[in-house]
Amino acid sequence: MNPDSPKGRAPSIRDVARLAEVSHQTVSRVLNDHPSIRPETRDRVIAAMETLQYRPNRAARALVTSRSHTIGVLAATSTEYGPATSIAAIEDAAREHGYYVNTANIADSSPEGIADALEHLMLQAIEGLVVIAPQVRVFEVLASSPVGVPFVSLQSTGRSDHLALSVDQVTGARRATQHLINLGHREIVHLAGPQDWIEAEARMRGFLDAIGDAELDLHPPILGDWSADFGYFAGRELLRHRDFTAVFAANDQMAIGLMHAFRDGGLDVPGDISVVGFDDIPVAQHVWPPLTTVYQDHRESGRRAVALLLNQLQGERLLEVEQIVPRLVVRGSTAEAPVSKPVTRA
Amino acid sequence: MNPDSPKGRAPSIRDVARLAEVSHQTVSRVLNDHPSIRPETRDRVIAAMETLQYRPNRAARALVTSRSHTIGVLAATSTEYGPATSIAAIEDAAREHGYYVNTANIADSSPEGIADALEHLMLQAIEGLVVIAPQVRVFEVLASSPVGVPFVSLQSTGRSDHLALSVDQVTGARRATQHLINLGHREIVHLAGPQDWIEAEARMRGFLDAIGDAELDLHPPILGDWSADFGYFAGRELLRHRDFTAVFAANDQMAIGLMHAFRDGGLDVPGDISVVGFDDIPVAQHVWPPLTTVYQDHRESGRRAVALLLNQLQGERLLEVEQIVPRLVVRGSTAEAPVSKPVTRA
DNA sequence: GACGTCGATGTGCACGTTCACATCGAAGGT
DNA sequence: ACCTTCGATGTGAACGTGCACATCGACGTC
Repeated sequence: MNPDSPKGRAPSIRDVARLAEVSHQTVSRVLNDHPSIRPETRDRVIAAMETLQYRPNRAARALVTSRSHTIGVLAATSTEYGPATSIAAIEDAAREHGYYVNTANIADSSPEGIADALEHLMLQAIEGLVVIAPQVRVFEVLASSPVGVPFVSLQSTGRSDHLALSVDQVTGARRATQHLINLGHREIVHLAGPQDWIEAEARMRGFLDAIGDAELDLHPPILGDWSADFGYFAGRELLRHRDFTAVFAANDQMAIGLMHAFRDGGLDVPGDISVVGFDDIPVAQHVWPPLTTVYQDHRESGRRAVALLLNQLQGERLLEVEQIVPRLVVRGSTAEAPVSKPVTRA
Repeated sequence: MNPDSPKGRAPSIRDVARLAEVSHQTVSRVLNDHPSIRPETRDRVIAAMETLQYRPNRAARALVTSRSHTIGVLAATSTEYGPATSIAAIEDAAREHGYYVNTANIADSSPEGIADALEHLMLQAIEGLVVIAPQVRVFEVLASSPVGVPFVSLQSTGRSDHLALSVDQVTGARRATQHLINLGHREIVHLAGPQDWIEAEARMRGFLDAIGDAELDLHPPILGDWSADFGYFAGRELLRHRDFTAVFAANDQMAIGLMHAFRDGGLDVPGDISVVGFDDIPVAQHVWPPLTTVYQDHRESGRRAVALLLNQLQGERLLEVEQIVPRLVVRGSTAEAPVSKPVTRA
């Protein structure tokens, strides 16, 4: 084959050096953009690299620098629109900065499942971690067996042992609820996410705040699992005693399931019941009725998470300042409360 | 700190060896499950590894074996339900087999964008590649600069230079179209995916086959971009001359957009127009009307892709035999063709 | 009882890169 | 003219692991 690469092996830095008639160290310097290299020498080395089709060996580099240039992503429900979008954004941003991304999905939400996923990432020698499915349990595991690398969570956890993006979910949820209140609704139910989830908790808090501010009666929230199927199920249950005129669902999927159940029960959305979702998934505006929801920029969150993490890796203790506040998008699934007050429970 | 690890460095195989009073090679053998190790020795080594909290150094291992234990995933639109689900399944399956996954998203579908993503994966020294967004262009790039590793595409491409899963999209699409024909529809439009996509092409072929078999007039297919927004746009365009009674959309998102447009245009689905989608995304059964579609198991596809790839990596030239045939799921968006024949075009 | 076989373990080197240090000539200050 | 500084490059070692080969004792065979 190629006479320059003696064996069947891929060309190394030394092969390049031989061809360019320099030392292997000079080649290394060219690779790492060392300042004191004569342009002429650099050109010669680069030419040699090209004729040999040289590719740096990442493993060798990682071995000696003990830096893997890899960041880990710990995800749950990576299939849903929000997380999937953030993950894609994280990968793009990481690649742009010369980093690699390794994703581990949490199989079940048991501590073992979380630990397994984490272990997988640690074996990969990640330099930093993005937690994209922030469940309280994940942070418990993280606290009990510290990973030894900086990590960022996509949602603020209120803990100070790591960085967190400040997407202000509380305000987003509060605005959604406020919107319903402004339309004259007095009996509002919250279909929340799983209790363990930090996002779910934040959205619930926003809901509770708004209800409290308006001094309305509190309906006990329903804890769901983010899925449209659960939304449908919850909707059917809710219909058994119709003591509400509006529902704020913690995500769009559940909201869509809800509307399905209400329709099946012969009710009109928004005529009889108003529904608000959260996330603004792409189909939200195309379902019937078009879903009023809270827009959240998942791509931006992913990008910021990477920026924050890389900053930290470079030693700059940058704390996230600027908050992202999600935006209410009013569509057809909300309307003024019907004049006939619903029968109150008991 | 720990007296066994002389410097601040992580414990190595030699530190373990010293503590267990064996040679470093014996430790290596324990790590690699070598047969001839006395159980007693093995236990001693394992104990030493635990007290030292030893983690094998992946970079060193990769360097010496020149195997990265990493497979690459080349994806486009990784945000959509189908690809996202497959990617998650691929990661899970790979992890189960002790492999790592590195995903690169194709930024734009230009040859450079594809080459960039590929380059990123090659730098990572992947051992195999799963192409999850099979566009013709991707295979052209792959052919023009061969990657040197085996690769699997999630959809059959009809080319023989690599492995492909045989999800029989053609049959799936044919069944969807047949379903419309059986309901008495004679004027059926196909809202296809982007021309470049292999899946889109397969689904279109299935559609054309069914139309041909039934000897119906062919409406020129519309080429979309998979998005619900495009579906809506296409729907509005289609309404300008209502010369059809049914539409088969190449995915659910576009189908949902279509239904939105038809509703806006004052038409009833399925009373006036029937709509069929493809994929069976989770919200498909919850939109109004519940969407008739073709179910496809994206998780299974992902799993199989990994199995196929790993088989190949282990030298077994296994060809995919068993075909997965997607299943038609009939719901509320399709009904018998209205009796009044639509006005035919010119 | 000498010899081959095999199980269990040890020794040294190689993988491709970067780091610390060395070298050497030219430029610049006195 | 001498010493210092600095730019440009080279030399050797180290990173942590696996492989090829060596060693050594036990066992079975003729």
